[in-house]
Amino acid sequence: MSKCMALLSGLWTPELVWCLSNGPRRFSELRRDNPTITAKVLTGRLRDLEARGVLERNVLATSPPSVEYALTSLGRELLPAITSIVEVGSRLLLREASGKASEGVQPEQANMRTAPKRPSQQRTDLDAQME
Amino acid sequence: MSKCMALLSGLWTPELVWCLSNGPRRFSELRRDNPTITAKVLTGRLRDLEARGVLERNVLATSPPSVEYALTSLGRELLPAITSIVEVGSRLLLREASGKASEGVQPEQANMRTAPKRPSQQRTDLDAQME
DNA sequence: CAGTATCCTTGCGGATACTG
DNA sequence: CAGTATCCGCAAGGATACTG
Repeated sequence: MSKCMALLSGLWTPELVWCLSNGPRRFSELRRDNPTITAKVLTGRLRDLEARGVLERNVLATSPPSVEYALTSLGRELLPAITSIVEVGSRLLLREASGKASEGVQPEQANMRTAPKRPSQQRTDLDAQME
Repeated sequence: MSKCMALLSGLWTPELVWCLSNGPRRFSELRRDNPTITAKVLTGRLRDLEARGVLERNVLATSPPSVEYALTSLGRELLPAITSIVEVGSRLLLREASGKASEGVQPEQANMRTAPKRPSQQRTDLDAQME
C-alpha cells in the first residue's frame, strides 16, 4: 500500500512525471520546466523513478552529449490516477479558499453505555475491486 | 500540482484513507488496523486529513466517549485514484521481484552536432484533459 | 477511550562548488 | 551539457510517559 504510493513520493516527483507526460525530455529541459529545482534533487528523483521502472534514461551520442528521459508504458499508466487526484485536490483547495461552509454539528444520541463493536476489518471493498 | 498530491502525503496517510473506505471507524479501531502506528502520528494524520476536508471527526456521547472518523464525499472520490496507483504499483513491484527483463540498449545515431530543440512546454496533454 | 506532551533521531531537500 | 561532491538545517516520525 504505502510501498505503491511511494512511487510518487518525494518532492518534485509528480511534477516530473507530469512534464514527461507528452513526450521525452532532456535534463536541461526539465530544469527549465521547474526553475527552482536543484541539479542534485533532479538527478535524485530521476534516478529513483528510473529504478522504480516509471521512466527510462537514454543517452544520445550528440556533441555535447544529451540525455533523454521518457515515461515507460507503466509510467504512462500512472497519469490518469494523477489527474484524478489533482482533480479532487483542486476542488478541496477551492473549498478552503472560499470559507469552509457547514461546520456540521449533529446532536448525536447520548447515554448509550458502550460503543458498538465492529469487526477488525480483514477485507475492504477496495480489495474486492482489485480482483 | 504538488499541493494536490500533498493530500495523500505523510506516512500512513494512504492506509488510513483505505481503512475508512468501507465505513466510519473509531480511533482505537484504526490503531488495531495498523498495529505499529503511534498514537501521536495517528492523531496527526487524522487532524491533517480533517483539515484538508478528506474526512470528518464525529464525537459520540457514549461512556466512555468514542470518536468516529468517516470519509467525506470528496474523500471518497480519492479512492479510485488510489486504487489505480496501487494497481500500477503492484505490477511495478512484481517486475522488480522477478529479475528486471530487457535492459534495452538501442544504438542511437552518433555524430549529430547539436541536440534537437524542443519548445519550453507551456501546456501538456494533461492540461487539455483537465478542461 | 482518545488523546497530549517531550525528547530525540533520521534523512530529505536546499545551497554551493566542482567535473568529464 | 549533465551531472557529482559536501555541508547543513529543519521538520517528520518514532519512543515513552502522562491525562480527562
